[in-house]
Amino acid sequence: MAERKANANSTQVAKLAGVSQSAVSRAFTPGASIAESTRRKVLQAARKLGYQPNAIARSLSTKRSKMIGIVIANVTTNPFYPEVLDALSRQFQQRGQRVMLFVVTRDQNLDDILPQLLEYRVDGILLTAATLSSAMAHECARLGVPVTLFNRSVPDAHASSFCCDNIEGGRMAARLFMKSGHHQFAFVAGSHDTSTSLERERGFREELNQHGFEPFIEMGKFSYQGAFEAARRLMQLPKSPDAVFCANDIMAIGVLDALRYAEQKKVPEDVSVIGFDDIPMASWPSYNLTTIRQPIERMIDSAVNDLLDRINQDIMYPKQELVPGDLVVRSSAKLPSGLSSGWVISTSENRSENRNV
Amino acid sequence: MAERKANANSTQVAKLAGVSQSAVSRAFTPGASIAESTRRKVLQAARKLGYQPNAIARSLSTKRSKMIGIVIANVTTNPFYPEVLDALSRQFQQRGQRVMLFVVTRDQNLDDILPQLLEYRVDGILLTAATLSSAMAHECARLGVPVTLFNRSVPDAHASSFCCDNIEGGRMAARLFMKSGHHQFAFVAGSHDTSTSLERERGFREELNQHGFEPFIEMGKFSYQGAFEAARRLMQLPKSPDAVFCANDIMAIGVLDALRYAEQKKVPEDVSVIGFDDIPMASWPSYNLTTIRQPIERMIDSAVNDLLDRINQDIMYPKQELVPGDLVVRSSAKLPSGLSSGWVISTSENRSENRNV
DNA sequence: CATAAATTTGCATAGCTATGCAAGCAATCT
DNA sequence: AGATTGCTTGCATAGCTATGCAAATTTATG
Repeated sequence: MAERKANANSTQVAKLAGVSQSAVSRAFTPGASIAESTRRKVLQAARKLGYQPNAIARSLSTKRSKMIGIVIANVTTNPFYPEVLDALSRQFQQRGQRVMLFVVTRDQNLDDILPQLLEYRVDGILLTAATLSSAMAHECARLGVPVTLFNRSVPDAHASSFCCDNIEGGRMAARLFMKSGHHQFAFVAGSHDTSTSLERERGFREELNQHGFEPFIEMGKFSYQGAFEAARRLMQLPKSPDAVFCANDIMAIGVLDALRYAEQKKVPEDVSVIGFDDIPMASWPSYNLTTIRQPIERMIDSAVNDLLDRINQDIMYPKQELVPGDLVVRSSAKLPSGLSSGWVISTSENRSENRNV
Repeated sequence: MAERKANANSTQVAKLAGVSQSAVSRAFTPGASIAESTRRKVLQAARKLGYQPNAIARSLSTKRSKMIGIVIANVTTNPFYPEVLDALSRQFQQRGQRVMLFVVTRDQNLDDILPQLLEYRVDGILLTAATLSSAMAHECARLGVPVTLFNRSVPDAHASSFCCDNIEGGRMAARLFMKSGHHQFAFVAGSHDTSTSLERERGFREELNQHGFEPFIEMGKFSYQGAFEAARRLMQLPKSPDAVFCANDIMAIGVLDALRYAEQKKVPEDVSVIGFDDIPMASWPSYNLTTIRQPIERMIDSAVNDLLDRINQDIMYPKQELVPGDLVVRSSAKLPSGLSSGWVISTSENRSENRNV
């Protein structure tokens, strides 16, 4: 094994190429003022020495690290988040930013890890499935580091946030259930302190209330297992529900499995189930889950754009954006007459289309 | 919104605390030579100014970035990898390393992104579900940046690698099938150029061959959908298999669903299925997948230890480690007499135990 | 108390790149 | 030719922390 050999630096390259160190720097800076002929000389010398610009030194000098801090949770319990991480990371990558990643657990205090991001002078911070203390939001604002929340809504206005319209999503689920003649409703919640779960519940409940219904609520802990058990409890009720809306898909799938394998119920004949997210599993033949799709690509585009814009504009107010979700009609919920499986009902542009889902 | 305010630096803190800049540096360096009284003065001044050491400058000075580059693929298609990423990131975090993440696609050329990691002078590189060109391995070796592969075996010896014993895993599956009286075997492969799939196939096939059997092979493309279709093709065969081993769990689940929902087969009465990995879904009540468990925590411990050791030792030969997997017996495969569901059969320490799986 | 030993402190510099500025140069125009 | 303009280039320095070394201070020892 070759012993550690110090990396070449720009001065050594400069010497070999017979130019100044500045020239080397410029040769590697797109758009810098340098003659094509010198650039070639430099690149050739660089290749000979195996030189690669030192991004650490560059960051120190430019005061831009070209790194985005991403904080993410639930990456093993909800397939939605690997999707998000994949898309985010790809987007940032493509736009010339590196990603510094922190995977946190539910109980972990974000206030301990944000300082680590700030130490590394990340250009911006993107939080998903995690929320921010107001003290830390102020700290970031003070340092001019923009923060964007993804899939969490935020009380104060120090950070941008990009969310699906959870309330309207809950309403859509309620409307579909009611149109197809259900009478006993239930909501399987994720947790009591997460905006996604609370808002979806609120929309669902409000729409039902307007028609004189009140849903049962059970806690599914945002997990397959938790929802599985919640479904069993629901089925013990004297008037057990025939329509169950779940705060996300992974719980809807837990509910489906419980209904089929532990409760001998037919879906959707005996019970209808609707989820939220539209994760890949939702379209698996064994689930065919009717769900509210979060337009993940569009949401991520917006979030990434916002963050990068705020990084470059130096000053720009944070933005709160609510992206409408689409009702994806598959076969885990009974259909009202006139609707068939395979439809995507989009509130946003007010059109329906029969896509292959 | 407060306008961007330059961060305080150690010199400003020093001035306020009435000490030298060195003292400030030492106050933030564990184990440095500094009197407790001065440290307190410094910390107090630092707090007043909102000072936080600049990790970028520190990296430049110490030539250690305290960052590990992680490259990962398949994060959305195989739940195994979010598990891996979660565990890796948690481990590094806990041991004081930050993670710079790159999510790559199957077709993406790793040689384009490794230079980005090297630019940032990461202390080490961990690749999972991705492999390394020999040129790049040399480049990393030349620069003294240790590389560890996770779940990929490697031809040349410039990088460490940590893998489950795929060949023995394949053999275990074959033995279980044969013991419980199956006669027609099939293997659902992941891809033709991935060591995991090839080795699992090889072990499976070799063990069968020793007893005069030869498996059918179908391609499942490492995805649920691909395996779903592969299962349908298998069932078209004149002598359709009664025992299907899949290169990973997500494909085994695709096969299960195809058998149940598209082919009206009973599992395990008509067909037995074994997977590989033991992802969380494998223990869901609707699958109850018999599978070869990769001892993910232990493998990751080893990989992380190896990488950090090589970072600190300055010189140390890369290591190739093969970790034995455990056969987790659930109910997707017929049981030989004397074995009941819920057993974990471990080749490693040669014992079996009835854990709750 | 004097001396040796140990601890603490500050100085000066290394680590590497980017960039404002002034000087050098070539090309263009009158 | 002389003047004007626009490119290129190198110089010098900023950006921030860590650390070897020598000096200064404190503590321990006889």
